[in-house]
Amino acid sequence: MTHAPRTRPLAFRDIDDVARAVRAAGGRFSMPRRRVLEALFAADEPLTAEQVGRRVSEPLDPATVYRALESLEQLGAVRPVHAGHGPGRYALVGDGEREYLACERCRRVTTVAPERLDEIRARIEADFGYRVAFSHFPLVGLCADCAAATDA
Amino acid sequence: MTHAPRTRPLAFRDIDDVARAVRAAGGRFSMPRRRVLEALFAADEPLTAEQVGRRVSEPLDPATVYRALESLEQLGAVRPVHAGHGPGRYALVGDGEREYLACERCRRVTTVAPERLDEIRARIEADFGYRVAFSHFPLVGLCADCAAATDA
DNA sequence: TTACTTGCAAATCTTTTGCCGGTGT
DNA sequence: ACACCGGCAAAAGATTTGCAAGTAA
Repeated sequence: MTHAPRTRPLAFRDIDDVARAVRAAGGRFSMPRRRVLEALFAADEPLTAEQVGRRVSEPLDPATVYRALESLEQLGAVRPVHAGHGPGRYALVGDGEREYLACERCRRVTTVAPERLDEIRARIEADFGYRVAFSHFPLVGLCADCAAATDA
Repeated sequence: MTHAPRTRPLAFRDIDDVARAVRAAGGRFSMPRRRVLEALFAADEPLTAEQVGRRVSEPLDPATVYRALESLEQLGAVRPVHAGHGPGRYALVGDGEREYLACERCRRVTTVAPERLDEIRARIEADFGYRVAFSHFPLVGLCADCAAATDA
């Protein structure tokens, strides 16, 4: 079982780049959607709907944020990043410099470059035939400190 | 960074077995907690708080279920199983520590024995110091078939 | 034009909290 | 006895929905 070249979603260069993609996918590029995407572009971490709502230039109704995020996900511009407890989080597709290791005890999240997980991904693909996308779910466990505390 | 021997929680034989563990951990073994544990014992899948509440013999207030689950988690008898969207789910510790590989395209889920992921876990701990519990989250990606279809 | 979107309000679902009386150890 | 726990009620938090008006394509 070889490991085929992984397809990592390509990153969007800028808002207009996303706009093109959204329209190409048959979606509309409205002002609220633009603002949501701007907030995600500016963020250095996945945002909750509530955070998006607070970061946009002009205020948006929560329902609008939720619907925009869902549509943009359907259109391939945004992806959910599940982080265990708490509200759902979203990030731009291809904003792939980031994969996450989350500690379920202290809640700290470590961000790592995707390449650092390539070997592990290759290993899983070799063993199980699965091509895992760690960017959709974090790897959840105990960080070194909490693991040590547990052992003690 | 060495990887310490992993402690996998042992499965509980029966309710009294859990009762012992809970008391040993300094917790109290009340009737509501017993009922919650009975529901989890009887279930063949992780349950939401709401499901627990509907399955217990005598009705329990939702707040009680939530508090019981949280305490029991703290006491090491119960563990959260995150499945993406939807309400949180819980399972007995050691109850079929199944681990999952989920395909996001065809939705098939492959269940694997925890040992089959031990090497990968060790690798992650060596690289990042994280002790990952795959049983809390599935590994999400593309199964072999869907990956092949994508490559084509 | 026409179907898809938004904003608003209200509903729903999930989980948490305050308080006080009850209970396990 | 005493600290912890359960039930009730209410609140908080997160997300969804109905509907009429607005707008991108």
